[in-house]
Amino acid sequence: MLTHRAIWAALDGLAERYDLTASGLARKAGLDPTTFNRSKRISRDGKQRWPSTESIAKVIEATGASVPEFMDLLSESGGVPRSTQRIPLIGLAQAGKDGFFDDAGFPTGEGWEKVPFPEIGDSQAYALEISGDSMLPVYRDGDVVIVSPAASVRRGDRVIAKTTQGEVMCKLLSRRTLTRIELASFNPAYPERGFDVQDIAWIARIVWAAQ
Amino acid sequence: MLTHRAIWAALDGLAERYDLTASGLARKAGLDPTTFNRSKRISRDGKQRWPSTESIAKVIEATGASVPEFMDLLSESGGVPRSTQRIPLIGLAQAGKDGFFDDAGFPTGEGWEKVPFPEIGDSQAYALEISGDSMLPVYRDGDVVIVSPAASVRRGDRVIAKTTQGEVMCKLLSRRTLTRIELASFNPAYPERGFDVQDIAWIARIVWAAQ
DNA sequence: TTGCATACAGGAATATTATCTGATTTTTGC
DNA sequence: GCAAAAATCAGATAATATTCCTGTATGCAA
Repeated sequence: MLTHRAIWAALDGLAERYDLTASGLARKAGLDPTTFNRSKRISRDGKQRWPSTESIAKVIEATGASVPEFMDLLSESGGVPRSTQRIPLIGLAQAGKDGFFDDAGFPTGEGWEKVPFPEIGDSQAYALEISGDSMLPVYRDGDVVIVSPAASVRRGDRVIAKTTQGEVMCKLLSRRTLTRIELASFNPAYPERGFDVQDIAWIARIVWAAQ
Repeated sequence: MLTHRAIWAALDGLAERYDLTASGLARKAGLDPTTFNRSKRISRDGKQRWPSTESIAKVIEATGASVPEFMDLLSESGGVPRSTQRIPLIGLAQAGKDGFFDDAGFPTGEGWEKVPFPEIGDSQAYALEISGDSMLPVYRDGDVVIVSPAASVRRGDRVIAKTTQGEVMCKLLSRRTLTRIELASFNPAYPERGFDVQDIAWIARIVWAAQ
């Protein structure tokens, strides 16, 4: 949500990041130094005063900050979901200890590591929507998996493979030698299948799955 | 860069995405229908007129669009770097047909839908690293799952649940009534467990999983 | 301490945006 | 095709943001 509080907090954050005060930021942007005074953020009769879009454009321009950078500042203060999100991470084994969650199940405390999400790291990644029940219980009908054709594939990885015949499969890479590739099914009702390396057109690793 | 042209193009884009006209968008946001008229975007003497920040906040709120979504629209028109990646998507059933992949397994052709990734939509999301084998075959030791405590939870969802005793579990929500919650294990070797609703502190849905 | 620059509160003047109103054009529904 | 509704334009007014001004406080250097 784009709130009055978030906007002003983002402006303050931008000033701080570039080692400026509120008035210094305004002056640098060619605006009157009093434009961003705290005393002017709420008018006498209690109404919220919003900075104009043009003023925001000017301070972004003047500081050399990018628009996404300003968005990040909005997020920190206003609950706007971040574009380049860093999310807290702990191990499931630790999660049962005290001090990691509040009563509503939201993460709290200092014990969390921060990791960037997503880490696709592959501009060629694509998504596949799973259909059918042959991938159960791991993937269900309608699940979406993110596939990275550029990622390296190792034994045990969940993969999408295409045969030279044109068949596309979602499998588990169970064994790979110089000449053979063995692909296991997630669903034990389906048998493992072996291929000659030259019969496989390509194999790509599944990096993420929507649940 | 946040330009006059980009802002107006983003507003037009937002209206189009929600199947509204410029005036319809304004009306929906509780603004005067003429606020976004094209005839008012440049004043008589040639000066640029910018919509106010408050008006932008109102249209984002009214359409239900997120701030990052509006940013995307800004990007498309104004040369602002994109915040959220859009990746190509097709169904697994179609993937076997010709024309979707090149020889190396990279997506090609026109048949792909474009979807934003990630769609966390929850600034409170966090990650858990799975340990142990009790979640096999769905989650393996070392897998990372993204958990959204704000997401709604339904039957069949994969969830993290915490009991009032402090136990944290990764399970499948198999049944939920007003008084009881039944949680199934992914690993058939482990039995299903039932709880009284008041014995469960919180349940949060797993939205993504690293593979 | 004095002089100077900056930050910021508060008020008044100015500039800009939103609203209101009426007319014209376009779209929608029958 | 016709009537009604919506969209748009254009001008005037109301509301709001910015600018300009004064005054006070703070920090810094001589």
